[in-house]
Amino acid sequence: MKRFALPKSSLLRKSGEFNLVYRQGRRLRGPGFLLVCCGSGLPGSRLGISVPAKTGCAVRRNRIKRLVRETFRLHRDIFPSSSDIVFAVRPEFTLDGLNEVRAAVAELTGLPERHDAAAA
RNA sequence: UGGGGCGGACGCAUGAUCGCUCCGGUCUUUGGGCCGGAGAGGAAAGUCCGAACACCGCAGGGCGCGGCGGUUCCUAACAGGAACUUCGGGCAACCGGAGGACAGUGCCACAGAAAAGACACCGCCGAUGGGACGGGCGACCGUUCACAGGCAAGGUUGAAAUGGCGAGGUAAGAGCUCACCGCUUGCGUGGCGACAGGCAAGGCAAGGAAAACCCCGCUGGGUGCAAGACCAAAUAGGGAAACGCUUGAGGACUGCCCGUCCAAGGUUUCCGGGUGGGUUGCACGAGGUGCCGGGCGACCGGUGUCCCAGUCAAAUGAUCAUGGCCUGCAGCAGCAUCGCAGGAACAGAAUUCGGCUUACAGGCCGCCCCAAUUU
RNA sequence: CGGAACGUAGCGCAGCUUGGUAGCGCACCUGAAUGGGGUUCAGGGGGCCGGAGGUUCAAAUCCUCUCGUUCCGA
Repeated sequence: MKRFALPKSSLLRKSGEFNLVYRQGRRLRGPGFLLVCCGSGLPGSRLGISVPAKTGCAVRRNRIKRLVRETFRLHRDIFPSSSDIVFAVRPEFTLDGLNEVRAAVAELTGLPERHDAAAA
């Protein structure tokens, strides 16, 4: 298994899975976004991204989703382990660039970054 | 050289590392691994038109409603495109508009006399008839009044006032007459046609608006891939088909009518419905492109060649380096090089095509027009 | 993805059908009344009708494009 792979099995894809996390998860409020986490019992964490249409046009929404997904792929350790996580973007989301998103998530979860991950 | 018009193509490149989706091959402990290949646009957008395709008890007739509107052609079709006609704008290249207002109904506020088969407020005249005064024996003549009457030249309003301009004519005037222009009608010529220009006659009839209703011509059944088809799981609350015996309320086809059909109860037969999944529809097509031929052109025909995203909380990305582009600073008399900092548009496939419209940093190419300069 | 509706004063709405003066309520300002405030009475200000273009003598109204908001559909 490659270290930074992100297959579709690591993403939340069904409406029911999203609703489960929203109902049972713990909410963390960040700058312009909301992190909802819920223990899943599975070995790896899974990520779901929610971007409302009010955020902007399709290009901007796709840009945000790719940014968040890339952060999750490269810095899995700053997210809670063995959990289903929903990254809910709010319309006032202003972060741009990989480093800004990583720093905001790390501050929110309080988990330390691994050196080899950051070096990659 | 400067300014402008029309059209076309592009819209970061290369490399490395880490990732995502699909296809092919191969290995496999059936989890997946490895190798190779492919992976957003000119607008993918807005959803404004037109179609394909699918279903709707298979959509028939009449009325209504909607869309389009110079002509001819292209096209599967179109509100699209091409060529041409005509009117308007521009010195020009070029750009923009387009059926009918003597079929009918209604509208044209305010102002103005009058706003649509004209009218007469100010005004002009008062020839003819009439009144008054004067002259004359008289027939009658002169002056005056503005009563009857004649007129619409000039003025005033307005976005718009019922042919224009000039001359003749008259009491004053008037297409009343004449020339030119406009208009109408007729004839024949050229053109497939819109229409063009020619001749003759009439003698002035006619305002705007149809993106008001409307008339004429052409055209449109409805709903849309969340259309629709299939599969497995799970469950009994219902559903479907046939018969056409009874009823004729209600509903569907189209908004209404006709017409057709469904329908409720009954009998018989069959198995589905909600919710959430999977497969399919779904990517070879009115397809792209090279060459040849036809056509002024849009486009068409022949032939060779290519296969070119296929997702579903929705893939096509991230980081770094190098190079090119643009902007600013420093530097310089100025340019180039070099240095530092920053920037790189509009925008993301969602059933698929043909158009239209809108957004767009930056530069590139071709043709044409105007002005200046040089020869 | 498909289908609808609405943008008018600070706020909530008329006016659009059939084109010529933009109006109503609350709010705001001034004055009267009160010792003061509220209520009440009288008067007043505030709009380029979401934006651009077109038709027309004239557009909030008719036509086209565009921006924004809201609703419905498995």
